[in-house]
Amino acid sequence: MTKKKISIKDIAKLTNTSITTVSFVLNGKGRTSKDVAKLILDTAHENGYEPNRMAVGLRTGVSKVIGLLVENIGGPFFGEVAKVIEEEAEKLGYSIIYCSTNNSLQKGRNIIKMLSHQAVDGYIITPLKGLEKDIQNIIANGKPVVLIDGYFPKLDIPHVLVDNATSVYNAIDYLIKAGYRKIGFVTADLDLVQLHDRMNGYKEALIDHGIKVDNKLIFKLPFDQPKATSVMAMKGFLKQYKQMDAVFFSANYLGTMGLECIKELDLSIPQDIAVVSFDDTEVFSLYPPGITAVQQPVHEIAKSAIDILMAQLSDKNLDMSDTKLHIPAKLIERSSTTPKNT
Amino acid sequence: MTKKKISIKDIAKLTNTSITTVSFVLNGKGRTSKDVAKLILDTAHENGYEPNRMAVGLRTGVSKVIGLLVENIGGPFFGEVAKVIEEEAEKLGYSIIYCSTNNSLQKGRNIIKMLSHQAVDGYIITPLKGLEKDIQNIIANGKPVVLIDGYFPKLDIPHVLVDNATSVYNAIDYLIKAGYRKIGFVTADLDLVQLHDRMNGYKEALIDHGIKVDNKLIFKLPFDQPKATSVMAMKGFLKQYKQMDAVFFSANYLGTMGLECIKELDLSIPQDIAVVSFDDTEVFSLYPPGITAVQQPVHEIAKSAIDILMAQLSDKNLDMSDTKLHIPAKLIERSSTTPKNT
DNA sequence: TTGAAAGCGCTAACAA
DNA sequence: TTGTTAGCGCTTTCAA
Repeated sequence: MTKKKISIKDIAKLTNTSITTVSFVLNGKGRTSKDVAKLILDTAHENGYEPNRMAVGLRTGVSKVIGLLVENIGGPFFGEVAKVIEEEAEKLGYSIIYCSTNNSLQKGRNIIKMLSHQAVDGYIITPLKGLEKDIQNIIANGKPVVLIDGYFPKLDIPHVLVDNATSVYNAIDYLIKAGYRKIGFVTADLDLVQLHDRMNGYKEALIDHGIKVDNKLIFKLPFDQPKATSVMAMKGFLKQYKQMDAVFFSANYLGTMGLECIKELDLSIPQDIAVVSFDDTEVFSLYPPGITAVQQPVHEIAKSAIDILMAQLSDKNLDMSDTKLHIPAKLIERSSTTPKNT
Repeated sequence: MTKKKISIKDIAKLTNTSITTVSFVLNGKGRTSKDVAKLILDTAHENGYEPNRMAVGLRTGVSKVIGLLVENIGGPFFGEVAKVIEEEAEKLGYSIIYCSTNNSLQKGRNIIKMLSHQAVDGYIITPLKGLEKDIQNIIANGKPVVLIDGYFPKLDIPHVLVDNATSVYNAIDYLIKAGYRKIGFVTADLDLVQLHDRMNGYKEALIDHGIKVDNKLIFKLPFDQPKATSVMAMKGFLKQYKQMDAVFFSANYLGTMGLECIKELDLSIPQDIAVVSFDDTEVFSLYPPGITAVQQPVHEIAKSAIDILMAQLSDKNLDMSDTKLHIPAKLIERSSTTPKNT
């Protein structure tokens, strides 16, 4: 059982051929006679030969590893993304090294540096403001990158994410048509395009319906503070403006926290306040009376990201059109937004 | 920006020394004069030198990569585990390659094979029945393994997981003391030690309280069938035995599904049926009236796993005691199990 | 159809 | 205190 790993040299010896021949046969570059090829293949198989990735990597500069840099691998959205990406990558013989940034620029920087030492072949990255240079560096060094869940509006870098603006626009539009007019908007106080886009979708929908944007109805929750503090703050917001008849949460953790606040404030959904959250989760489908949510096409996002990356990997001078995807979301209508009988 | 990676050789040239000297300095193996050392260090730093991991790996046989094989990286438990493990590993200069088995033996096998070609330095694995040989093989080849969330009772392999039997025992004991007597048990029809242990905890608690185990109150939900089918089956079970006054779900996805069933059956918690689930999640804390759950010490499990692995990595002939951890869980009491007024 | 040999970047035994 | 050199396992050019 403790058999040492067998190498190409061993196989050459075993078959009375040269390492060159073995290498060619094993890599399917036909130039050898059928007999020899078969013998080598059989011997390799019998002995459980497997190429040493380090050696191949050192020689060819290809590691068959992809770096995945997400905000939080433990979260529902990124967890699912990670799963799909891994499954797709595995089919193609790639492995995934993952890291979480927790929205910290510093951490993102370090990790990119670390991954580049690891000599990964490509990257899938959740972008952060300030990471532009680092990412452009990667690309300048010839490694492909696909951004996920965000993008740099001014840079020409492939990305795939949900169509934030439109999907929020649609959700707000839906609320308005259901009779709600004083719609609050809760977001995180983070400078991320995806959040700005969501906010814009919200504002545009209001404006298109002739409703004035009221900044008092917009609440930016500070990031990275203790949960109790956040709950307190959010309760404060929800309580303060009793005239609010609906509220939109722009991220799933905000929605979940919002439900907790609403419960503690003893408000009923949707009678006292209608609720919609971005990013559907099990909580929203289960929590009574059922929370309407914007469902991200997680699977499609993940699949597209890996597809685009692989395309770049196999064809360096790829046509870069069709590598910037804003995929429509689906509004899952539940009873938290029942039409209002005004 | 498109600067090619700089190598040890370049530094040697730049500093008029030899690659040996550079290597020694960079690895902190003092044997060089202070002046030369400083010069080399500075030059390396200025040029952003970073060792080529492939080369180091090929030469030393150490990849600084750990393989993480879990049931489902997208799930709440494993997602959190993955996050902690990554954070700890990163501090120590290790990266994590992850894979999900989805409880498929075949997939687990393939992945272990694949990881071993990747030449990972160590493994953290969620064991599956049938994977014993493969795992023993890894160990025989000198790579350390720590099992997580499960173990092989007959094998002497380090592992860390929650104390399943005791924690379920305590939960059932709590239910009984709260006045419930006809307690159902829902589990997955998978042959996993952790599930058996949970079932045993359930049975023992009943027996210790002089309650007879009624197999009709135990339901094993087939794994890997469409969700609708599972819901149907579980509803069937919950409906069939109206005399059941409480039910224990032995996994979080079962608990969540159970809530859905209970809702559809229009039963109220805890009046019609009290509910406890294994593995606390956000759903349970939020879902009215609050679902009592067995909270796994996720953080501690993950931390211990990586610690034990690292200990083995740094000291091959480690004392193997203290490497088999069954960590106590905490019962989070909520209103789904309010004492019964009989 | 085959093989010898160079070399990817690094470590470390050995020599000076 | 420093440098020369072999070699980790592999791919690939060049020659036979």
